[in-house]
Amino acid sequence: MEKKINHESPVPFYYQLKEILKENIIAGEWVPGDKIPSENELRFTYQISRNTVKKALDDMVQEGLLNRVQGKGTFVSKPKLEQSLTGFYSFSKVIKQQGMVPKDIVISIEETDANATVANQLHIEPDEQVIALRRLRCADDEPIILETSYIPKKLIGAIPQDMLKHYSLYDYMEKEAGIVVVSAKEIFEPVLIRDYESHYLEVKRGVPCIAA
Amino acid sequence: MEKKINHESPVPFYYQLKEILKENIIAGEWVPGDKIPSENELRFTYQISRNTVKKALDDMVQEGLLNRVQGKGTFVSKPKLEQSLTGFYSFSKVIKQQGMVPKDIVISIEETDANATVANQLHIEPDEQVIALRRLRCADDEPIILETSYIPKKLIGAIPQDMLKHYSLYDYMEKEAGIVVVSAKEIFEPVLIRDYESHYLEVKRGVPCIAA
DNA sequence: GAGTGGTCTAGACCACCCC
DNA sequence: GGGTGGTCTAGACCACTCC
Repeated sequence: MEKKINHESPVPFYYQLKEILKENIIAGEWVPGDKIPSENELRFTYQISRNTVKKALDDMVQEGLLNRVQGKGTFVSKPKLEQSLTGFYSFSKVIKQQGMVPKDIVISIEETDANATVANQLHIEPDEQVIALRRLRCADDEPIILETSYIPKKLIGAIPQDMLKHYSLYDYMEKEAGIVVVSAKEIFEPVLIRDYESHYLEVKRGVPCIAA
Repeated sequence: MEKKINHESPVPFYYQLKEILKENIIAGEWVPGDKIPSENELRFTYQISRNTVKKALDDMVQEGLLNRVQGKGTFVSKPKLEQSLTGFYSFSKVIKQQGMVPKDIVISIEETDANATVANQLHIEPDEQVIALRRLRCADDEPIILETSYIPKKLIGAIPQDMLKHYSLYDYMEKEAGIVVVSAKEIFEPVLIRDYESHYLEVKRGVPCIAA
């Protein structure tokens, strides 16, 4: 804890604290999973108010560097999974690469008409039949994202009953339907961590789209 | 402003306020570009402290629903550009779709050896030559992301001098080098909005990778 | 019960924008 | 100068975890 907050600098205290904490992580002083000092400790160490400490930590949580558990502490995140979530990806593959166990809870699967947005993404006609697959995707039993996938029905026919058993939608499509996915559009929305009431667990926009 | 904050509810005030504000947006009472009431107005309207109002607004900025300008106010965001940034995309194309003018500032372009991460992403051998193109990408002269692209040198030969003039890297590769990009991996990091010192504008991890 | 993070208050000063 | 958001303080009470 050599570094200090410069109280004369125009740089906000919370920003300086972030830089200090990031250095500790980059330098390897703290490794993923480590508990970092509590808000109170940081408050005394750096002589700033708890709200300012909190602002710094909240920012770093948002950036995926830290995660916090009420009553336990603040911890250095495992190497950014978030980064791999952008771009062309397979959820289950990424989770396995991280050494975790992927698990899906199928919330619903149904045939329906494509709405305008989905049709546009999939380059199909509006009102064309699609299969909507809604899954809560977990890593080590921890919910990560609530995902809705739309697949044009003409590509795979009726709803395959054994699809539910498969972890990887892409693998399934390749092996069972002979479709190789070469391009995918995915839009994410995080699952609410803290759902005060089930009311807030409603399904919102989470629309990964597959164009084969 | 019919709705009120329920001070007896276990749901945090800031969360309730977010729900109220979101309803206003969804209901079309506020459209993109509109200025919403100031923090002070919201404070009086809903009888909560300014910090709590700020927390709600900060959250919504993070979610891409609002944007704030110091000295001016808080505004409803234009329809989410952020969503289009996930997945397979062309920056300049997306910006144009949004009716804005894309502009790139090339910060550096150089030949170098691929490090382990880049080599892995591109499926090439470590130490194979790549071209590293670092660009500050702007929409309507406003910096959006700082991007580093790596292209295997064997794909396009030496550094093309006229590449700098081109807005779209994908277009360039297709027209000039005969390469059609069918898959891309992209990792993003936002540019710091508020760089108190140039020190903080250092290049960090922003590693879009192209595998053709 | 002690320690932790989650929320909240009522003030304060500042930087920025616009008139 | 008045309004806005940006930062900061020094308290407070609560919910959760662990012993």
